[in-house]
Amino acid sequence: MSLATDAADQPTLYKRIRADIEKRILTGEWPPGHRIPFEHELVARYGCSRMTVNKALSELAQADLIERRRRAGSFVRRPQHQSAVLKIADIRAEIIALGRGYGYELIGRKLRTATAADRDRLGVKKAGKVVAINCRHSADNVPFAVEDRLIDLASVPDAATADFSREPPGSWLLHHVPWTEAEHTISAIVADDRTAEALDIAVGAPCLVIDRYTWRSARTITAVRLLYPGDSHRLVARFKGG
Amino acid sequence: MSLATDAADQPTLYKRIRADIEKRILTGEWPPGHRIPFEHELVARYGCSRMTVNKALSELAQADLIERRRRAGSFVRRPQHQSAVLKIADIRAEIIALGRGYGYELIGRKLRTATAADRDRLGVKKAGKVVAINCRHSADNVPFAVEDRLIDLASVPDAATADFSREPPGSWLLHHVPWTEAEHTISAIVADDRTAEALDIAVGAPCLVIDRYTWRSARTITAVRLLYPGDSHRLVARFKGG
DNA sequence: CACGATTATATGTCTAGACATATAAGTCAA
DNA sequence: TTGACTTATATGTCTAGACATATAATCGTG
Repeated sequence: MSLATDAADQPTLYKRIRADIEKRILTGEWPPGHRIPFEHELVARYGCSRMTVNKALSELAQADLIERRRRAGSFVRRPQHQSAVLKIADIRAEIIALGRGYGYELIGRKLRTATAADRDRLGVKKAGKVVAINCRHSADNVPFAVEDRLIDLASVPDAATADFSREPPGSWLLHHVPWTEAEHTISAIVADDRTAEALDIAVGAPCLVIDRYTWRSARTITAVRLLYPGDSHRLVARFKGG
Repeated sequence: MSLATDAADQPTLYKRIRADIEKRILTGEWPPGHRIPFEHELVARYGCSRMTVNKALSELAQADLIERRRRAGSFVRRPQHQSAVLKIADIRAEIIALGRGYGYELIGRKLRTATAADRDRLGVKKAGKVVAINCRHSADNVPFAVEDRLIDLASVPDAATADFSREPPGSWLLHHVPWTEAEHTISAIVADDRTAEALDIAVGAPCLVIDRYTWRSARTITAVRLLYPGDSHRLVARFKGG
């Protein structure tokens, strides 16, 4: 749940303190950079112990709404990063979560020494082995997305022998490479012949493109390009915040 | 900053406890649904007071890594929502953050009683007044996005008199309507004549579309459609997580 | 004035208790 | 078997302290 809650249903004091402060921040009454009252002032105002206001302030700090500086005080932070934050774990899971029938089809799989293009795409310098995978996901037997993936075997040696004819590589990786960072780039293209055929759409039809580059502690893991039919599939995102 | 930190630089005990648990979750040693040790067990294991382990567990709960249930215990949560989470605050701020010169141009503004199409788009039933705004954002004098927005005056009466010839409506709203929820839908289209001209691209060129629907406590505020040139602009998103 | 040492102070962490409260699990009766 | 009642228990919140620690501000000195 979000931090955004009505003050009415706050039985506990620290939540009320947190909500009070949050409200002032979010209405702009306390703009970014504003110093919020010291703990001892809040203790006096609310008539509680310091641990109680500390808990409220700590949560606001964890939520990045305020910044706490020793000896200086607590300050309202600038509104969250303007840029986009996107999370997409796994297409199979996404389709299943939509309540639709998941279908998967491996189109091609190649194990090769990384070409210059591969190295560039993965952002690695040394020449090593990679697996290139091409596959298609469908929902209720309608093409949902085509996937073009490169896995760096130096980071994920098991991928050389994994059976991607049954399990999609995204799901496989999710279970074999636990904690990763990723960068997504979303763009739009028009379908060329090959894409049009794979997605069963017309040549020149719009496609949504997601390029995802994944790594773990500075080690490249995989680069993947997903193509979705642009006029049918939709990436829905919901969030709370200013 | 993320919760993911090395155990080495943890001088404090609660952070070490939090990191220990987090590690087991993220490596899959404790899979989703697994019950993590009770507070009193952790108290015994780490030889500290309950408040210390409680702080560690509370932060993990706030970060949505675990779920805490009274009487039952604390459980590893399923990996975050499969679907997408996207945050885009404000195009002006986005362009400025990119270090590029921001340009804004109001193309059209109309105040009217909501048509059936308007009501449908805003998701309201009662007929009321709305403001329809059409404008263009540019970066370094190159078209960056065109915006087509509808504001519900029942929720934001001030929007009727706001001067959108200087300030983009997104920025204006951000400062006048503080705490909102939003839903984004990303898709792709090909440019029609009007869009092509506005974005200075060819007819039939791909466009990235972001439809955002914003509300606050069940009240509709605004619905906006943003069109970006699909092959030039890119929505970059970075995140941490499985 | 510039720079290093000192001090004051706000936050950071922690304790050893307390009582509240939701709820899983067990008990018992219909 | 099922439903209602009771109980045990893990978490939720809170207190009134304590000492640690980073650092803004002050003070002194060259």
